[in-house]
Amino acid sequence: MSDTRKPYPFDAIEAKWQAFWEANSTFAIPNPGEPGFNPARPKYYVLDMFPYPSGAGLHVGHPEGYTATDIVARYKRALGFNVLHPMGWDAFGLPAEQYAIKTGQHPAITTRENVARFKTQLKKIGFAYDWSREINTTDPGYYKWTQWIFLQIYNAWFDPETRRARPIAELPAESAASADSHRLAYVSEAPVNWCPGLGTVLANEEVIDGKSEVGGFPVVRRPMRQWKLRITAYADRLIEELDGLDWPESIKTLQRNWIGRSEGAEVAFKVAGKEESITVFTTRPDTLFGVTYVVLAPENPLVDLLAAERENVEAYRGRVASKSDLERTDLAKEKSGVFTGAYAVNPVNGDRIPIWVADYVLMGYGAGAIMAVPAHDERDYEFAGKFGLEIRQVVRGPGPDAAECFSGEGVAINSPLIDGLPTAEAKTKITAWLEEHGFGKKTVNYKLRDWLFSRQRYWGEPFPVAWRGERHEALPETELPLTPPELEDFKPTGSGEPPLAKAKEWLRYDEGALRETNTMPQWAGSCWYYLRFCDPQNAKRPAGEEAERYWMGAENGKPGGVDLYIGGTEHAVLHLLYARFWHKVLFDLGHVSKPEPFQKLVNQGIILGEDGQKMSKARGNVVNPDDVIAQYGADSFRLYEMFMGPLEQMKPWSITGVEGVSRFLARVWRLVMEENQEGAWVRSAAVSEAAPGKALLKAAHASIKKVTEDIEALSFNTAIAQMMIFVNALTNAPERPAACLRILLQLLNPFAPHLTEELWAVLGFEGLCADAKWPVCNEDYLVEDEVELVVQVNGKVRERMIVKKDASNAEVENLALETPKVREHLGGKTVRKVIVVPGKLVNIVAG
RNA sequence: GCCGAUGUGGCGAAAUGGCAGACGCAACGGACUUAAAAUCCGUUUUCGCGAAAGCGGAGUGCGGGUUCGAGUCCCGCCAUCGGCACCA
Repeated sequence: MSDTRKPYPFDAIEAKWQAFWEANSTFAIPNPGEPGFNPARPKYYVLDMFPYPSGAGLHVGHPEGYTATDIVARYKRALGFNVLHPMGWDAFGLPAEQYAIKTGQHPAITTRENVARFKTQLKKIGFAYDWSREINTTDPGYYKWTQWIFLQIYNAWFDPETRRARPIAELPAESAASADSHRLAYVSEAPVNWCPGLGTVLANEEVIDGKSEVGGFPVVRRPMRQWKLRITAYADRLIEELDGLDWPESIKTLQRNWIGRSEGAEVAFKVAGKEESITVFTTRPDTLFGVTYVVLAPENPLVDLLAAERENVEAYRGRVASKSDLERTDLAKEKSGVFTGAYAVNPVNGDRIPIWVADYVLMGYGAGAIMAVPAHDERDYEFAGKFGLEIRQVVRGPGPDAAECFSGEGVAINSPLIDGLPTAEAKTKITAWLEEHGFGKKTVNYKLRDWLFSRQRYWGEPFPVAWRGERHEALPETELPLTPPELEDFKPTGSGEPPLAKAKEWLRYDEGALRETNTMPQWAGSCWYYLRFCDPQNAKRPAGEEAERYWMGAENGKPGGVDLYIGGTEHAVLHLLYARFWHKVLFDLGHVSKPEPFQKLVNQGIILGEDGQKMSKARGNVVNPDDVIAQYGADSFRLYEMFMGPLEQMKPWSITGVEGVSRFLARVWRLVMEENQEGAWVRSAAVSEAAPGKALLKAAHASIKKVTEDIEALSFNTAIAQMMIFVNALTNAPERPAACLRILLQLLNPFAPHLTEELWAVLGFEGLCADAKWPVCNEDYLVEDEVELVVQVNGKVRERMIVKKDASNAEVENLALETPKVREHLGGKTVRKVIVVPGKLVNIVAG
């Protein structure tokens, strides 16, 4: 193909227009107050999840979402919106650092090279980004504000009364002494996910099946002193405020499940013969009369205080501790545990029940202890079966005679205080009883944990914090950005001490204080980048107030600011939850104007290889956008990515599909151009200035209608199909009215911007095609005087007939009954009913 | 195990409860050409009858239901993919 003549000169055209857009800053958009800003226009903020500029370069998955947003951006622009459509780089992160360790090259250098490569690749696809707003999370001018936001979080506490973050200075006097334990950023010494392979700790979210998400190295639990962010304080708001967002329901569900809110009660079980009592969390306080034992998590400190069978218990704890997380989940099928020798007293009936230790109870959830009700909980049932513990039924299910273990809702039995009550009422009543007698209270628990925010890495934002002995203090804002030290050796130390500790000079803050040596996780930079795009050069704030209010504003009281956000499902919980959390803190503190960052979210589907498998180097089925563009051009590439199928669906790549859309674009080209004697492309003689005929006008306006509706619905594949129909109609027409070609070029422009801009110029239309006002459908051209109706007999199509558009139902019915086919099929049957759907069909029911 | 998504020709797919398969790919046939490529035109869900125009039947993962009418709505299954997974 490379040697043969190209079906149209896309290489020359594409380079030409890309250079033009760059030279003229065609897609730059000024901020409110800046020259050229038009306040009369509404705003539209359309955003891609910005990429991590990896060494592998762009793959065909990236441009799928990017093309979708680009089409919307260009379309909204043509409709007269001020469109914010930026791009940047999420450039801190592990791969650059791993690569640096391997090659000895500084991550800043590889990052710069990778960014340059990505940018070149993106520019070759012809995206209408405002490149003057480009940002990079590793740029000190950027991470200065990442650090600044951290300080806002550090200097805030969560007021449970108002459910809002407030400045730490407003902490009530009685709490002021323990201010550090109220901050939204705090230090905790707790078991964390330590990954020796990566030499860093990881967030729960970054650990998959006991292995690191990046690299797949084993992860072990180990206590370390770490920074955490109090995201759990926002758990309820993070759930509730999902309601106002235009997100896929499945993503909302994912987030709700991740937060895992569950209502229940805390119940105190006194330890027999001791002062201590064991607090458990249960969602089924109505089953309290069925409790036959209590279980503590192996890590629960109470175990030390009450274990009578010390030897057995210690041996068991040792076995559990030596298991990695992976083993502990793997071996989950078989329950294990040991009796402590101690007994607890059931507050509702005074029964003495044994206290066990078992690793099916997790220290990190609830109180690290449970009340076991084997008759009504699968796990307790299994455990009781294995160790011969008592099983006592206290709920009768709705069915006939329930199995031995029934965990559903029913009616309380064998429970003096609540006998005969349905589960919901039984819960309420027993909880009230517990509160009254001081044995417990209503509580809410969450699966969500506070966000482990520190990493033992070099290539991340340093914390703007210093340690004066055991006390941490925030650096003053004037010292931001705090840049990392230049290091020759950024390898992990292996001990868990961060690489920054090797920079002895940098480390020393002043005579009495050392700098924090941890760095922030990669999520930090992406938690607020959408704000920076609003005002990327601002030196005084993350984003200027006016710019933030304008771009992040929303109509009709909607909560979110970005009007359309497109990216992959892999960020369904992590990035999207973290960003929402930061945004809410900033909102509470008055730094942003809306409570949610992203009003509408859409996930693009994964593109599979030609073989229907996931693309991977190992399978050798990776498609490189550069190759496709070199062979077919950027317009074909863009168009194919959108023509493959619905945006949100997973779909396989097909090179013959690219050829198909490429042929379509060449047909568009030849509508306007033809080859002369010398083989040069010149304007076609078939292009006419005459008024278009009825059929073409109809095709044109039907296309305006369909393409407009489809872009609004992000249904790009069907929009393209409609344009193909339009082009087929023009191809078959004896002459091609310029008025119709003009409409075609405008509709196609967001999809294939280079080709359409070139043909626009050839046809001599004013200005840029991209600047032309989006066409409006005139419905008058769509109406026909006559319509074809389908005539069915008993639901089967038997005849078609042409009737006047405004024929009455009665007329249509009579006409249908008289057609020969219908008579034939009716035979001697009686017509029982006739349904007429105007303009569509007639169904005659006979029998 | 739980939650969610998907299932339509040889393939990617399309169808406010109203003609299933638009549009594209592939395949086949034709035109143009010395020839090929490119381009243009046509056929293409499937089965039966027919030389043909045509006529008739079946058909949207499987089984039921609602409806004049179901790919679409309801109930019950199956398969594939994604997420969570001892969360008390």
